[in-house]
Amino acid sequence: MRFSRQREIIKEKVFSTNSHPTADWIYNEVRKSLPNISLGTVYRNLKQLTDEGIIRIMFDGAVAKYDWNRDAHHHLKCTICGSLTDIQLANDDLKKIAKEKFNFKVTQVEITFIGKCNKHKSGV
Amino acid sequence: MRFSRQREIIKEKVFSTNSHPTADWIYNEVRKSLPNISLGTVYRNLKQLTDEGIIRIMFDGAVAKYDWNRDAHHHLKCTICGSLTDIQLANDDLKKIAKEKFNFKVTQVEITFIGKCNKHKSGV
DNA sequence: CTAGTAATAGGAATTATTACTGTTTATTTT
DNA sequence: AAAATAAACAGTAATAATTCCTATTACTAG
Repeated sequence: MRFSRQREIIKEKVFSTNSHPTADWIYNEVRKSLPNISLGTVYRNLKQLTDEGIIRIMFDGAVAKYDWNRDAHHHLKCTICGSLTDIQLANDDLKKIAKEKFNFKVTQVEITFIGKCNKHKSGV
Repeated sequence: MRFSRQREIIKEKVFSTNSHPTADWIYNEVRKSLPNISLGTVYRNLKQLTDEGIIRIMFDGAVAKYDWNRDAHHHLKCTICGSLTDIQLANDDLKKIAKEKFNFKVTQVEITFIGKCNKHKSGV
C-alpha cells in the first residue's frame, strides 16, 4: 500500500475519536485540512484500512461506522441519544457454546446491548 | 390498524420462512399474488408490523431483514453462505453484567456469531 | 349516501455507497 | 535527477436500499 497524505489524515481522524464515526463525519473532518478530498476517496481508503486490519467496520442499523479499536469488544447502544460505547466482555464462553450446541465455528462475536445509557436517568 | 389485504399477505410471507427475508424478497413474493403492489407499500407495512411488535427487524450488514420469531434469540451468521440461523441463548447474565459494570439499562441484546456453519467442513 | 379517515399504487426523492474516467502523484528504474 | 509506471486522486455518474409524496381508492361513522 503506497503512502498517501489523504489516507494518513483519514486514519488520524478515525483514531482521534471514540465515537465510531461514519464515512460522512470523517469526510467533513478531513475536508478541514484537505478541502478538495472527495467522498469516494474517503470510502476507498476506509475500505483499504479495513482490509488491512488497521481499523474495523461495524454497522449501526443501515450505516457503516468505523472503529480504531481492534481488540475484541462489544457495544452499548443507547436508544435515546444513539451513542455507541465500547465494552470489553470475555466471549470465550459464547464461542464454546456455539461450537458445542450448534457445531458452528465462530470467528467473531458481535454483541450489541440496546437500551438506555446512564445519561437518561428519569422518565425521559 | 385497519385490515388490509396487502399487509395480510406481507405478514404471511414473513411467517412462511426462517430465512430472515429482505424487503425486496418479500416484495417479489407478494407480487406473485398481488402483481400491483408497490415496494413502498411493502416497506410501510413491514414498518407497521415491526412497530406493532408482530415481527422484528434486524440488520445484516447494511440491509434490513425481517424475522417473525419474537422470542429472545440470536443468530449464527455464516461467512461462506451468508445464512442466518436462529439460536436461543439465555442472556440474563449479559443484561446483569451490563447493568452492574456499565450502569446501562438493557432492553434488548443483539448477538451475532460470525463464522462457518456446519455445511462447510473442510478447507473451503 | 357522504364526509372523513386510513390505505393504496406509483413514482420521485434521499441517503449511503460504489464505480468510472481522466488527471495527478508516489515510487521505481534508469 | 528525469522518465516510466502503477497507484491514488477528484469529480462525477451510477446503484441500492429506503423513505417520502401525491393523487386515488376503500372503509366507516354519522
